[in-house]
Amino acid sequence: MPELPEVEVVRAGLAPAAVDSIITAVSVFDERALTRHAAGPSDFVSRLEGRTFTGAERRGKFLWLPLDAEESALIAHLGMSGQMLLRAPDAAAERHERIRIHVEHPQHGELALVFADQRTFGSLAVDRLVPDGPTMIPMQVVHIARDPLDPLFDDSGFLRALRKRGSAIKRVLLDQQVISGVGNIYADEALWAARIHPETFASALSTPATRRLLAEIRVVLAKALAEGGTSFDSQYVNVNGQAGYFAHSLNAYGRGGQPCPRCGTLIRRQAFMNRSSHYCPRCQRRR
DNA sequence: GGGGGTTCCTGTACGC
DNA sequence: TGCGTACAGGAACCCC
Repeated sequence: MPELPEVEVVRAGLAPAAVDSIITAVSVFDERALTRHAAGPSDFVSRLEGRTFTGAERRGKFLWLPLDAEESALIAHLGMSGQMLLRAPDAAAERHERIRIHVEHPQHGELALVFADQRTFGSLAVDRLVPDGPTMIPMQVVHIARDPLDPLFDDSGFLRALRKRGSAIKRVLLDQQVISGVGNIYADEALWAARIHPETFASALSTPATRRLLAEIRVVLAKALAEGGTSFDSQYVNVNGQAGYFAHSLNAYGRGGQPCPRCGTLIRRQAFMNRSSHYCPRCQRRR
C-alpha cells in the first residue's frame, strides 16, 4: 500500500531512467488506468508521444514527471496496488499491466515504463502544471497539502488545522488536505509512537502532544524510506520489482492480538472508516 | 463547508 | 474441492 515512503522510493527509482528520456510510444491496455485523464486514451497518448521527461517530482502520494512542452506533466497515483516498473522494451507483459510507455534515454537506451495495478485504484494522467509558491505542480495536486518531509511544510499551520478539527485524529491524519503522504500504516505507527489513541479528537490534543505526533510521523516516514518502504502482500515494490523491508519494523499496524513491543499488552484491532486501526489499549489511552 | 459514510476494484485467506 | 464471504484501503463523491 503505497504511502509517502513507497512513492518516494518509486520516484527516486524512476528519476535516473526517466529524466531526459524521449517518449517513443505509449500503449494503453486498460482505460480504467486513466480515470484521472478525462479526455481518454487517444488524447493521453498524443500528449505524451514525442515529448521528453524533464524531471521526477512528488507531493504526498502523487508523483509526476514534467514534460518539455506546454507546462504539463505525466502524473501518477498508485492507489492501493499500483506499480511503476522499469523493464526492457520487449519484456513480457506484467500480470496486471495497464499502460506501457516506451522511452529512449540518451545514456541507457530503450526502456519500458510499465504501470501495473491489481486493484485499479491507481491511475495516470497528463495534467497541466500551475504555479504553487516557488514550484510548479499539477492541477490535480493543488488541493494536496505539503507532506511532513517537505522543507516548506508549515508546522504551525498543521497545529492550527488540528485545533479546528472535531474529528478523530486518525481521520485527520488520513486527510491529504491537512497533511499528505500518511496512510493507514504510518498513521497507526505514528499514533502508537506518540502514545495517542486513534479516536482522540484532534481538537482535544494538547500542543505538546500535537508536536510529539508530528515528530513521530516524521521519524516513522523517514525510517520507512530508509528501509525501502513497507511491503505486505507483494503489491508494493520498487521500480525493479523488489520489496521493501519496513514491514519487519512495524510496532502496531497489522499486529492485532500480538503483544505491544513497549508494554506487552495485546495490540487491539478495531474497525475504522472501512479499514482497521491498530493500537495498544494501555499505551494509547482514550481520553 | 465540515463531517462522516459509501463506493470503486481484485486477489487472497478462510470457513463451511 | 469448491463455493461464498470478508478483507485489504486511497481518494473522490455524496448527503446531512
